Amino acid sequence: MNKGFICGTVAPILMPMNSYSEDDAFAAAAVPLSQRAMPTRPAGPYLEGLNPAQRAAVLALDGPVLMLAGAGTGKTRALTARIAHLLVTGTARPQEILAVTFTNKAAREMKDRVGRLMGETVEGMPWLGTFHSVCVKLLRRHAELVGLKSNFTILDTDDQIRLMKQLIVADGIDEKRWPPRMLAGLIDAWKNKAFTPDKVPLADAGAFDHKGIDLYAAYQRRLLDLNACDFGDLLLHMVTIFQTHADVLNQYQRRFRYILVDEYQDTNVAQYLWLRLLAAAHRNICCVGDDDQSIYGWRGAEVGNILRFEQDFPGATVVKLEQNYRSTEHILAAASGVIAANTGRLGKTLFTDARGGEKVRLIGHWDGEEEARWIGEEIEALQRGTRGLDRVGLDAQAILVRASHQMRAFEDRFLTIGLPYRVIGGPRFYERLEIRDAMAYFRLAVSPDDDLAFERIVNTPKRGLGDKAIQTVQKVARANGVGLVEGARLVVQAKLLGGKGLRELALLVDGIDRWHSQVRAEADTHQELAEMILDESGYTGMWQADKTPEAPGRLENLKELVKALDNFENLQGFLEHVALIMDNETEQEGEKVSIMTLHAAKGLEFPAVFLPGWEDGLFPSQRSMDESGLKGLEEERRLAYVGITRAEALCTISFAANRRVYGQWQSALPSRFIDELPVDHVDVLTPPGLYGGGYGAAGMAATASPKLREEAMSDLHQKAVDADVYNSPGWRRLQARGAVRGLSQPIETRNMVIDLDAVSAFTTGDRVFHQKFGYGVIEGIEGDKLDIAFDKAGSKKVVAKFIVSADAATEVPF
DNA sequence: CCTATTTGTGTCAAA
DNA sequence: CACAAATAGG
Repeated sequence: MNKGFICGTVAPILMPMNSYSEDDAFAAAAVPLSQRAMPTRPAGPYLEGLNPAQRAAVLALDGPVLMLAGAGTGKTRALTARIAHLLVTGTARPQEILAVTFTNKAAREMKDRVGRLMGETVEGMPWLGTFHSVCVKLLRRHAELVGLKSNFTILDTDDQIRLMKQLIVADGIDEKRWPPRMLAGLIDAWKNKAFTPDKVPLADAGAFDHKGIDLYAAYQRRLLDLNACDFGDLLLHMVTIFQTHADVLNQYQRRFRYILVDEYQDTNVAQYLWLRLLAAAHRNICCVGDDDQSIYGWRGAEVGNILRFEQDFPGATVVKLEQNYRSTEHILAAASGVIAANTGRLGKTLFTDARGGEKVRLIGHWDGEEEARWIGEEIEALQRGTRGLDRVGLDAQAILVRASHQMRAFEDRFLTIGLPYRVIGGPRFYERLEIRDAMAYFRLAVSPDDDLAFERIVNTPKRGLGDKAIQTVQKVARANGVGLVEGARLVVQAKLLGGKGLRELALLVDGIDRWHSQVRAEADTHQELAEMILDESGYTGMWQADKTPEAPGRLENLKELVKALDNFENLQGFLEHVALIMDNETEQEGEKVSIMTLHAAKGLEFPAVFLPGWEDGLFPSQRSMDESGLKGLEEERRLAYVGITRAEALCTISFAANRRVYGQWQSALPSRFIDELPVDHVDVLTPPGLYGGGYGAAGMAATASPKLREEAMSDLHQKAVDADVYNSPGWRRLQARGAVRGLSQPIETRNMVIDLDAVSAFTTGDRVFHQKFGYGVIEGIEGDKLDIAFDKAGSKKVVAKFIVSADAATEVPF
């Protein structure tokens, strides 16, 4: 265990930020470099095994450095070695290094790896963290400079939208024409560009009939009233402070003598300005990134930042890491072939010493369900080692999709065949309904004047307090100039509400008082306190009474939340930092296939990768192209590049001719990116005649009605003719190389593992429960599969081991 | 005035 | 298809 590092021990879900002071170290920060200990130790073991490019990136300590690190080229290794080098040579002390990442995961990994390189002798690095966590820390110290108190709360997207909606309603604006979500998004975009309300350019301000700009100003005023800020503010406030308070800026320019930035291609304008201001004096800034992996344009990232680096920092050292240690030559060639179609690249060519390996496989399917079925079988085959390859475990396999709704087809299929899977990057833990509700209760216990929290839970669980009751409370609160809880207290005293509502409201106010005084008294441990709050408020009871399939999971999450409190000193500490934690939950045990979006996959790697859904309109996404034209298309192409380069040994790309979207069948053409794959590195497995004419052999049986099929087919064919697909290089390639290689063998020939014990527990007519489909009744038994008519999900065949009897399901945790 | 049902609409990626 | 808002019923 590397005790010296703050997050050295593995954090379950939530990790407290270091709260100790590093001010004592502050005086030392001002000592000029020349008076410091110069390199005293020879290069440490951290330099061993680095290739020349990596070594160059590590050794160039002073002045601006741009490390262009292609996928799988040992970027993190070089970055951590650089930190080690700064520390070991005595060039900088831990508290003098500012190292920023985008995700907590990346920050934690860097901390771990620096700790390992350094042995356990170095203190934690207080300024290694995400942009957001570093900014929170800075902003708490200087909050008063932007009109906040240092204990401000951080609103997430949900709070933001709720607040925006209130403002819209208050302004009497038509909610339909300007949905709160849209306006919140607009404000977000402005903040990403570092526009405070007074700095929004005229052209932008014209949007939404000038309502946007007015609402932005009103929104900011309201945030100050609430002593709160949103994610965008964390950075923007710091930029404002640095721009208007030279003394503060100067202080941190001297403190952060060396700056390191991970994933620089993902920075937005605000982050860019923030970094530039901090680096302006000493210019010791090292930015690591890959312009070919810039995939966050839609949330404000500017590829321009990395493309412009040499102009921004004249005389910069540029190091390219191009040797890839991850993938086979075929995979690299396929990725390079695709990305080559982009313009304005800084230009890197990945190479590898590894020779041989499987070509990238390409296969087309009739529809999305067949695609899911095929991939499921393929995963099982790889797991058994029957593909002429070594056995590939489930943990070593991943499915990467463009959009999260594509995941459902795979989940459905895998549940039916009993293939264990995990979804990575689904709704983040803290974004879940039950977690947010619980957090709102905690927020009220800590500070009863948190109006947003009160509004959230006032009628959750149902207390018979509807719109009318809440309006009354709001009116009273506003008239008396107090918060909503105080307003509610006055309403209770004056008996302004009817019987049931009044009783419940009184109970709630009492509860909040009691919890608040207990938080202050610190009589119980905060975990006991948290459990008590959830209990007394009736919140856990609400989910225990709930019979929907999600309820047990939600209770499990609440349990997890209370457990997470363990890592914090008190509730306050917990609340302060939880908003910034975006990592997903604890790793579940057992081998599982991973399913995730391409965005979530960045930075990860798997021996076998499946890339389904390569169809024009889906990938590249139509919306991206409509909104951002060529720029959008190029970002989609980078996404394709990211996807392919996740694979180490086997990469399988697939597309479906038909897909059900919003309950309607739609047909599509293979993605234009498929045309960009270099022929020599691809094996085409698509059966001939998939398009226009003879139907592909496998998987036809289970598709929709023949009528729909015909319709979809002729439509598809017409579309193909219109688009001149039959003359495109991609199409000819499919035709020419379309020999079936026996991969789609019938399902029946597969040896089935029949778990008779699991089946024998049930008989027809039993009422049962399934984790995803909920409650249902058994209609028939076939081998180890049960025919179940689900209350909500309809009739399905499901493997018996995923079924429990309905009685057993009522045993809820907590 | 609250709650359950129906109707209508949007429709990706995420810290 | 899935969610949120409008509407009818209690």
